[in-house]
Amino acid sequence: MRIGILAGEAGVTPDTIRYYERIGLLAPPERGRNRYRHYDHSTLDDLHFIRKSQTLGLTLHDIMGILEIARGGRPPCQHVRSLVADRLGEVEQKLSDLRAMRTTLRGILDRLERVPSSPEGCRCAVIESA
Amino acid sequence: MRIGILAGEAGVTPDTIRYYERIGLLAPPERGRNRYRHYDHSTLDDLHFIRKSQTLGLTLHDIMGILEIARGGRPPCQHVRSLVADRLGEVEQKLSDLRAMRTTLRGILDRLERVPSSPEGCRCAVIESA
DNA sequence: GAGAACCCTGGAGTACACTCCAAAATCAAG
DNA sequence: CTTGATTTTGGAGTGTACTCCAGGGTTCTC
Repeated sequence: MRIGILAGEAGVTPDTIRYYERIGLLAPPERGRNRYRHYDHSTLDDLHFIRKSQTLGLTLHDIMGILEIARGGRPPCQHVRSLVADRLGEVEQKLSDLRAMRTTLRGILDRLERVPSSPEGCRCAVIESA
Repeated sequence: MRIGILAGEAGVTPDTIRYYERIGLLAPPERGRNRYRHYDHSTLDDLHFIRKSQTLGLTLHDIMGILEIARGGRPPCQHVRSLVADRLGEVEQKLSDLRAMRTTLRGILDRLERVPSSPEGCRCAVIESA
């Protein structure tokens, strides 16, 4: 499979695949005598795995760690568990930050309705009192 | 007030203030004959305003827009209202994304407890089925 | 007057995950 | 055989908000 086909199947661009290779996320594939990259199905699996991991909020760095362990033959489950647990902690933290922010933003909108205009020469009384 | 003092009062570094000037967020201040920047209290107000706006999730670009309007003499309230409303929309979206992500991450952790190890040569059965 | 602490400038570096580019080679279709 | 699509490489650019640096000048304190 050439790079364009693989990219199409995986829903990414060839540039992305070459980028992943550059940073060591994908192993360098075999080349034909025209120096074109030639992939088999396992790289498609890798790409699907990468996409799924990304939707979970894992970074390419995290994913690289998982793939390295998996390629070393050992199941990376313990490692995955700790990454996922960390990530869950971050998500909880972000949720609570965002809830607080939502409360503040709602309060500002509310006051902007009631106090329709700040005095002249002021940045924004409502934000300043937030 | 010299830049270091202002920075101290505002809780930022001199580098940050010079950076804000460079991108046009702060107006270039007067200079002494030693070419040192010399600030008055209004810049401190600007910096406080910037900090507050940032905690609401506004970008420096957003803030620049608000400050430009305010410096033009008009109260930027209508503009602020629309920025804040947009921002609230983003926050709501992010909250729902994060809640979905939390559910998935919890599911993964749960399955990692029950299925302690993936088969050999596999990236991670639990993520792959997510 | 010596040394520390401050200030100046322009420019580069950081993190993240791509994205785009030019110039050259190769391949596929008609 | 020509046209157009695809691939190759290395390198630069994107956006956000800084942060740090060198190599100089200035000010403050003892």
